[in-house]
Parts: sequence; structure tokens; C-alpha cells
Amino acid sequence: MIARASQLYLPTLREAPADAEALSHRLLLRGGFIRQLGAGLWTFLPLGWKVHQNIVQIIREEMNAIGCQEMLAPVLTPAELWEKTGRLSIPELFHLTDRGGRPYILAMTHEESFTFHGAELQSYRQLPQQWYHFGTKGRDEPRPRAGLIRMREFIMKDAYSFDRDEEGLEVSFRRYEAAYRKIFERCGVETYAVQAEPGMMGGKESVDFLAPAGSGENTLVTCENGDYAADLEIARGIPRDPEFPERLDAPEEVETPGATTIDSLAEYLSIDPAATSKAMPVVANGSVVLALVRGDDRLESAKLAATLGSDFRPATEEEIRTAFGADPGSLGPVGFQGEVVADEALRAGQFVAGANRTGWHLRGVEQGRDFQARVADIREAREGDRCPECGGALRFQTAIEVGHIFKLGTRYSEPLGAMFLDEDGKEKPIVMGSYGIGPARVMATIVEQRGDDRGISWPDSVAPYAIHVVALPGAEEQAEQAATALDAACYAVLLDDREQRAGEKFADADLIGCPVRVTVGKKTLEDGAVDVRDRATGEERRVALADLGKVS
RNA sequence: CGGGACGUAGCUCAGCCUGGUAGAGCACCGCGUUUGGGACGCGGUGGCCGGCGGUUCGAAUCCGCCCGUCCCGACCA
Repeated sequence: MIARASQLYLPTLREAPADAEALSHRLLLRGGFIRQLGAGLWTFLPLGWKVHQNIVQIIREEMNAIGCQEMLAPVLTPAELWEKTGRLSIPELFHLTDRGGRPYILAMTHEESFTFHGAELQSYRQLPQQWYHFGTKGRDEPRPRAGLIRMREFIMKDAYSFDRDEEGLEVSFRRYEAAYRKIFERCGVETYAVQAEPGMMGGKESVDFLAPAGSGENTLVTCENGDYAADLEIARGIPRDPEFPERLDAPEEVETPGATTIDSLAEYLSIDPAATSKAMPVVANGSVVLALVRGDDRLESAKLAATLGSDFRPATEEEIRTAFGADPGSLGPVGFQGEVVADEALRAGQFVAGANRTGWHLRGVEQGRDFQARVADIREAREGDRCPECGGALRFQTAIEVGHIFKLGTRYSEPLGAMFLDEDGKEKPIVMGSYGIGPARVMATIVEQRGDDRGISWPDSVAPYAIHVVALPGAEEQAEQAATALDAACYAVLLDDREQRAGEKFADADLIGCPVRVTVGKKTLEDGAVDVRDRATGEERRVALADLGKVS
């Protein structure tokens, strides 16, 4: 079937709305792939849906290839299931009731639903199982953004593995990891698999697939030598060494009037900001904990939360005065009665710290001698750090999270009673994993990574059409012939048969981004030829009309 | 949820400060000339100026409330 531009709903735009900033947002909108219905709500127009379906099909094939079975679970879900797993209070969850007042939620992911069905598995003989679906997710995002990058409703491929034990889960997990690499490769997307925080999934181990892009919500940290990649939230970097002042045998008080920031403190004392320490009092589990990082560093809250094993919040000024007897800006670990968590960078050396006396600091404060701290990696890696593996330079890029896989363990099987009887006759909870990919995010990522100022450049694997035949005035018939020949050779063909000027057709072709453009016009028809142009490279060659369909 | 901005034609925006019958470019429709990189001329269609209330003889314009959208942050499988 030849698609005719004159009949397609393909509303391309010369300009993007002023509020569209991300490249993928602008180009998908301008190319007539998507349209907005509301905040975080997007309709896929015919071409956009084609691309989405192509990505879905690649994912489907790779899931099937590892023995994963496709099914479909509803979006509307009895709230009871989420009550049992304790996830009913997640703020992003959409709640609703039916006419009888019974509570439901819109699934934002389907662990509960799949585990509910997994509970029907009875025996180790039925394990392992791998199930997946392309399910619609609803999320009451506080801030949808950037077109397809963060939506309130979207389709996700989520898969769930059911194993007897941790060893089985490990095998399943690695299989998905390998399948994901193939999927992203086939979609033409550059990704890095990195260790990540499990977040609300509450699992043990998780691997994030991050794709560097011009826009995105994650920061990918990679080493120039290719031996390290991590999400900024957990990235380890080696900071430069501070220039320490002369060593002191004991801390020494120094008056620092008005020096409440690291910059002003370092300037006042004429020392390297890296030779100071920054005190960040937080409240975790009802008590004040002092998080201490080097003066030139920033606290990475995800790392601190992981170290503390719980969420925390900044302490209020009142809590600070009660716990330290001083104002913020003069706080330090010496003499503090609560727990101190100090960053690795403070393990050795003497630093300036707040004296817990407003307007005063201490010089020569040493961890282990002057105060006792739990030493952990709680700083945010930053530009200029060196690689923890090889000492190479670290690179920071914004990235889109296109996939995330989790080892769930028995987080869901226990509360939902998904038990099986093992060989030894004992009842055990099923050990689970969950594995997600957002096809729309993959789509946005492809545009981010491959788009240019003129438009999109789809890889063959996901392109809405393989070949875009542009019919120029006076060559309509020959363009039909060319399209027919290509169609017969099994190419998906888009024929631009609209009554438009050449320039507009070319501009639209560049924007829409089919891999190959065939230009049929009077200029070359005298020689019985057409121009075949590669969208990605811009290379053009002349091919005899009679040879079309024989070559790719 | 905090900070900022915006809402006028399908799209991009002007008009608002200083109240007095709603504008431009692009798009769209018709005719003509053009036709290998977003043409030109002539003539047209299209707007509850986000909503409600207030001030005023009179509100797109001033004031208040609400709604919506975007950006930064918080948040985020």
C-alpha cells in the first residue's frame, strides 16, 4: 500500500509553539507525529503511532525471544491490591471510585496486578514464568514536561519474572538486561546501563538504561576511557585534593563575623574552599543528623537517604538552634551530640568547621580525633572529578531514562500471597523482578539523538515509511510509477502527491525524516532517472527509474 | 508544592502601560502568474481577546478571584 500525502492526516507545522523547548518535543510536534490534549497528555497522530508501533514491535520480538509471554492487564485496578502492598499513598497515584463508591486506582505500573495473577502459580514445576504487556499507565505527575519525556498517561512495556529463588532471579535479570541492549541497539539509540536507585519500586538491585540526549531529567556520568557509567544520583567521583593550611594539634576557634557561606568563609580566612566543611543538619526518623560534606561539594540526597536507610528532610531553624545552640552558618560536628555522617572526602585532613557558636568557626578539625562520624559517600559528583576506576576525566550529560529493570525479590509476592510449594514441600514466596521500557520515551530519544535543525532522521527499524517519494510538478505519473515499483519491492512508501512547491515538499521530507527520499522531477527524467537521497548523511545519487526497487 | 512567565485567528505574535467598534505575518478558500529547497499578485474566510465578577457612560486594556499552559526548583518505577 502506497501512502499518499494528499490523503494522510499529516499536519506539519512550519513553526513550533513557543513553549516547546526540547528538540524531540518541537520536531515531533512540527512533523505532525503528536498533538497535545492537556498537560502531559498526548495523542499520537497517524505517523507518530506508526513509529510507536514499530518500536513496540521490536520490543515484542525481543521479549518473545527470551520466552516472555505477552498478555494484557487493565489500567483500572481495585485499590485493595495497592492497599495490600502499602503503595496506596504514593502521591502520583490517580484515585477514583465507581458508582457504588468502591475505590479504584489507575495503575501507574503493574506489579500488584501481575503478582495477583502470579499468586495462581502453585508449584516450583510451573516456575520460572516471564510475563509482559504493553500497558497504559496513569501518573498524576506534579510536573509533566518536554512532550513525550514525562507524561501523565503513557504506554509502557512492563515485564515480570517469577522465580523460585535468588539464583533464578539473577538468571532472569541478566536475560532482560541482554534483551534490553538488543532493543536499544535495534532502535538506533545509544544507551548506558547503570546502577540506579530503586526508588518507589522498593526493590534491591536495579539497572537504569540512560540515553544521552539534549533534554532529559537524569544526568549520566561517564568516564572518558569508557570504564565507568553511572547516574549522577549514585555516581562516585574523586575530587581534587584540597590545599590544606598548616596542621594544628588541636582545633582553634576563630571569629568569623558574618561569614555564613562557604565562599565568604574561605575568602575571610584566605583558604581553599575545599579545606572547609559544610554542615547540613537534617531530620531522619525524628532525630537530627548532621550531614557533613566538603565546602566545595554538594550533598547528594539520594546517597544520604541510602546511607541513613530512610528519607529525611532539612532541619528547621528552630530544630537547628535546639540541637546546636547556634545559627545556621556556624554549625559543625565538634561537640554535636547526635549522629554525624561525613563524606569520604573528609575522612582525612584538617578542615575548617562551624564552631556551633554563632559567628565563630574552628580551624584544624579532624575526623576521628575531634569528632566521630560515619564516613560514607554522600557528595554529588561534579565536573572536574576523576573516574573511580581509572582516574580518567568524568563527563556529565543530560540523559533520558528509557528503561529500568528491578530485582523485586519478595517485595510484592509476600503481601499479595504469591506463594509456591518447593521441591522440599515448603511454601515459599515467589522471587520476582520487573522490567520496564517506555516506547514513547525511546521515540523521543531517537529524535533527540538523531535530529538536526531541519528535522528528524529515523533509523530504518522504526521509520514511519522507508522511502519518501517526492513528486515534483510535471512528473506526477513517473512518481506514481516509482512509488509502485518500490512498493512492489516491499518498501513502505510515502508518496508526496500534494500540490505544493518543491521547497515545501523537501522541507517536509527533511522534517518527517524517512531514511530515504526519492525525488522525481523533470530535471532528471530526461535521463530516465530519479535522485535518491539519504536523510542521515545528505548524500544523493542518481538512479535509473527502471532500477528502482532493485537497489536499497 | 515554592518561584517565574504566559493565555488575543489553526500557528507565531502585536495591541494592554495611557479604556473609545480587534490587528499583522504565516496557514486556509477562490482566481491568475509561477514551479528541483518553504514564490508572487488580487480577492476572501476565520476571533465569546481563557472564565467569572468588579470599576466605568464604555473594558482585550484597570482591579479581584478562578481555570489552563509553559519554564526553573522540589518531586519523579
